[in-house]
Amino acid sequence: MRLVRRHGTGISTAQIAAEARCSKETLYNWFDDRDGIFLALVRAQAAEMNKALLAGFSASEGRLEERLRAYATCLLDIMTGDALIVVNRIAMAQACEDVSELGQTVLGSWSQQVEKPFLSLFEEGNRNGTLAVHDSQEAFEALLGLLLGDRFRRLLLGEDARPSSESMAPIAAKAVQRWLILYRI
Amino acid sequence: MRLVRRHGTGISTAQIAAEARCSKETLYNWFDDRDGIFLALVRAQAAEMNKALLAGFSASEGRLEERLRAYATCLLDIMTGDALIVVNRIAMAQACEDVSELGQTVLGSWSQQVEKPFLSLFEEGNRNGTLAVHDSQEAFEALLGLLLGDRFRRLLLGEDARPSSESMAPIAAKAVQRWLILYRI
DNA sequence: TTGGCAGCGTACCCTATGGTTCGGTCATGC
DNA sequence: GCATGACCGAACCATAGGGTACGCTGCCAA
Repeated sequence: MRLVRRHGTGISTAQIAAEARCSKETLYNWFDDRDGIFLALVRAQAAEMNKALLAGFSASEGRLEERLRAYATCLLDIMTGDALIVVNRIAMAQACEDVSELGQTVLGSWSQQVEKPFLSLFEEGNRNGTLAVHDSQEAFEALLGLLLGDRFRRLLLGEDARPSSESMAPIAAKAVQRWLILYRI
Repeated sequence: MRLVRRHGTGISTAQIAAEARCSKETLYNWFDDRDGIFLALVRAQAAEMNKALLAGFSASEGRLEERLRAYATCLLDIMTGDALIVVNRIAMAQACEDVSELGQTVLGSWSQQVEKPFLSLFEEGNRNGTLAVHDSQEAFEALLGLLLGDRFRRLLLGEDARPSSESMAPIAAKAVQRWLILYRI
């Protein structure tokens, strides 16, 4: 990940081995081939993300609005983190009509790990009578849009658009506040 | 562009020459080197986008809300079009800490061509007294977020998430309607 | 008619790189 | 003490692919 962040997606196996301070042979012993390295990278990032999300989601207590804010802060942190950016760059570089192995993996782990918790939270709000979410997929996209805007694209293109750690929570709070204008009963 | 769309960003110059039905030598005569081809691609797409935006923006008349809808539809069309996706994939693939030539170009043409018209439209609304936009950059991001949500990322990853041409206008209208809830006086 | 020029097709050069092999070293466990 | 196995460094192989050279064709203008 460090290498891709620094030198783009075109790094060689020799570079990877040097950075990992192991021999090329060991590298090929651990992973089947070059693509296997990237696949493992994607999977590792997905696992890492899962851990961070679970931590963020289970820690949050209190009113629904409070929890939404906590979730959103956590989401913003992950979405603007180096690891996710790098993994997405790799998957996008090889995405095309023919193959989309990595793209599928990234999309899958995303909807499984990120979308689902939000959808169930919306359900809860609907039952409580605090939210009026008819299409939860659409509501999730709206929240994501308000939270990130154009930032993810800019980060992918190499602009340093990551908010400082202090400004994460306020940004998320603002997004949630706006989202609630649209979806609160 | 066709090639990148079909086979990803790793295509060879020989493939490009074959697809363009010219010889490799002619290709190198037209462009300095491989990177020059991609740079030209990015520039050509920027010019194309400019044309489409000018057409969409100058054609729209009527009330501010009407014009916002027209702009947003045009923007949605461009953002989900093959050309923009491909160009962004190329730029993202080579984006890193060291070099970001293409990324800079893409970001620059974007803010120049897309953001500016919107910002001036917001200004107009402020003067009219119909809008209350304090931070126009932020307002633009909100509109973009409501319009696209997660769709751009999914398209980049290879999912076929482009709305049908009939559904463009309704989607844009809905986004604008929501945006106006947040920014109308 | 002829000279120039743009482009074509093909062959070619050469470096970078994915992937393998091999001799040697070190730690572990019997 | 010794077999095992993971790993290292370095050399090696094969191929792909960026970039170039060359000879030929067809077009156009003088």
